[in-house]
Amino acid sequence: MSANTIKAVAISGQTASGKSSVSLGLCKEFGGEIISADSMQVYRGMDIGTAKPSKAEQTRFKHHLIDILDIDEPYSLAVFISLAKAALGEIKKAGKTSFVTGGTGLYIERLFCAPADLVDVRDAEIRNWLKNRAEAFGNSSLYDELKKIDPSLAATTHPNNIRRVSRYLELYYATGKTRAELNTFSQGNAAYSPLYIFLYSKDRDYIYSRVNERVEKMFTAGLLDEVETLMRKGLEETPTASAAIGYKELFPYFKGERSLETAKEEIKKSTRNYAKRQTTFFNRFRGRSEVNFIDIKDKNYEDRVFSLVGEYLQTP
RNA sequence: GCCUCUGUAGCUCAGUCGGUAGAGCAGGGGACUGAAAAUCCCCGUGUCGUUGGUUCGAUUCCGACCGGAGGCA
Repeated sequence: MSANTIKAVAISGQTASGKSSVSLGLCKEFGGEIISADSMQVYRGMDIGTAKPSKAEQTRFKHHLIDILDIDEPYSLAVFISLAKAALGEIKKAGKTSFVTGGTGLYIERLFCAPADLVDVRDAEIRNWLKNRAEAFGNSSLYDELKKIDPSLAATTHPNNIRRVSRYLELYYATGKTRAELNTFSQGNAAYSPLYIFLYSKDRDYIYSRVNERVEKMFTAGLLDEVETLMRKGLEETPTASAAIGYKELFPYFKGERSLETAKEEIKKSTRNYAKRQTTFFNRFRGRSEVNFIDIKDKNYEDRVFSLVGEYLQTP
């Protein structure tokens, strides 16, 4: 760790594990700002369903990467990384600590080992062309193509995972390079020395009941109005925002194809499934010394987080 | 009261022309280095409502009974 290394604390974990409130507490205690690592809180107007921090909370501590896009704009890992890095630099300049908070595991994982020159590659036309071809000739036609272009990438990608296969082809046709040639991610990045905190619970029932409760609260807080308003603005047709849990399940309801009760259950279900996927994803971090898994059912787990962060920030 | 339909995995349902059964969803596990709140992969024994009968053998055929839905009165 050199002297000009940037310290940052990443707070992630299962959905509804209390990441936000812990981060707020850390900001207060250690003088920090929050960088949101969340693929949906970036959108203006998507407040209740994304469990966005309140306006008051956002005023108390500066939040970066929240409310920065309109729903029709795309968002992606590459965009997140470039914006988050800028924020990291700013916060350091202000003499404060960055708390990178959010449930989007990929963003958290990649942020601190991404190359400086990562550019957002996306081409709607190529994407569409690939989509039509997959529909006309089947998944395997695209997969066979990937095998020719980048055999080793194809070997680690399932043929049915058409989303990935076509994304890799999109990268290739848009830039003329394979992902391996574009990819300069490294295992670490000398510019950063992050501390990771993952909030979770071994007790699946416990986290599921927290999820269910939170969804109920969202409805009480006016989720229906929020979604209806956004649907009028074309939410359903948006490239990224339309995939948000808590919103997409309500589309059929507003079109009269599903009862409210069913749609609500769908939201709970999607959120539970999401929490499960997050758990699996974060497990890959186990064993790394800079990574701490904190079970939120443990007594005084918050104290544990605070002392971990305190020690980390004191170490030169 | 009579008639018809129905009772199969936690849920919704297939199916067995009689040889003890299978999908979707849920649930569990996993992958994921460029769309990730996305996408994908793997995992299915359950008194086939109960009880008699026919049969070498019944969840499957027949009867009765008990649930559920509808129709006729």
